[in-house]
Amino acid sequence: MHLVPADRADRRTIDGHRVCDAIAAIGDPGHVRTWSDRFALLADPNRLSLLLALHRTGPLAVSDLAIATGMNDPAVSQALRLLRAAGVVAGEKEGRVVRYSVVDAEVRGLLQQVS
Amino acid sequence: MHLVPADRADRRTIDGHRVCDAIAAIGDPGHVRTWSDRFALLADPNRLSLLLALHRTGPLAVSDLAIATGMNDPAVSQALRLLRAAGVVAGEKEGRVVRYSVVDAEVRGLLQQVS
DNA sequence: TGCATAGCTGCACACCTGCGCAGGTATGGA
DNA sequence: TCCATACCTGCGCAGGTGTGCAGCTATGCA
Repeated sequence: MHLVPADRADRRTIDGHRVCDAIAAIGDPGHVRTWSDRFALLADPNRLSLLLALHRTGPLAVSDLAIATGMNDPAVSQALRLLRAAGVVAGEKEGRVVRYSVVDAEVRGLLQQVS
Repeated sequence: MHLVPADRADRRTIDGHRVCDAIAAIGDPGHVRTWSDRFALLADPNRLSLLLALHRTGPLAVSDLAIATGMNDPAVSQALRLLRAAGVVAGEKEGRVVRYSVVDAEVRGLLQQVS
């Protein structure tokens, strides 16, 4: 199996076959990017706090999230906008109040690992 | 249980008791930071590619990692230095060649979730 | 000894990101 | 109608981050 792209086929390898295994292990670059983007969303302490709160206590309003995390409203709003754009959380409007929840299964799996 | 810190006790809440639940759900800020730092290490496509290659095919040399990922040597070196400083990978020297592996159990758990 | 290779480091640059501030929209009550 | 509340948005700044380049160290072989 020749998995090494042509543009780097001339470079010396230490263990040629393991390079092919590694390329197969990495898989589709788009897939890798999807996951690195997912991890990036959890890589901020404030966002992670928001997600943990939502994941473990269920739907919460923006103001309550602000108080619980110590952030101020716009910061929470902006964080939630990012997470919403990524399809990680979703908000349900109820009068003036919007309650958010975690809706992405993969992210829920990751949050589960945060013991 | 009064978990709301004094400096935000005066702010209006939507669901007072759920705020306390949320604060309990977030837990220790230091712990949250530890995890967000962990996620940050996986939040770069290149680093994630390196970790996936190492996790799924075992110990690999720096040059081979460079070929497999398409990065150039210094970039791989720097990424590995970061991961090494965080205790995520470790290198075993064998002559001129250094083979790296993933040694952090939590990170291995996360990599396992990248299906 | 001389040379090629494997890997590491420092630096400078462009780039991105989180945050606070000020102000805007929409809902509900007086 | 007027106002307070809940949430959202745009902007600008400070700080961090990835990357390429050039050069360094160390190992192994002829």
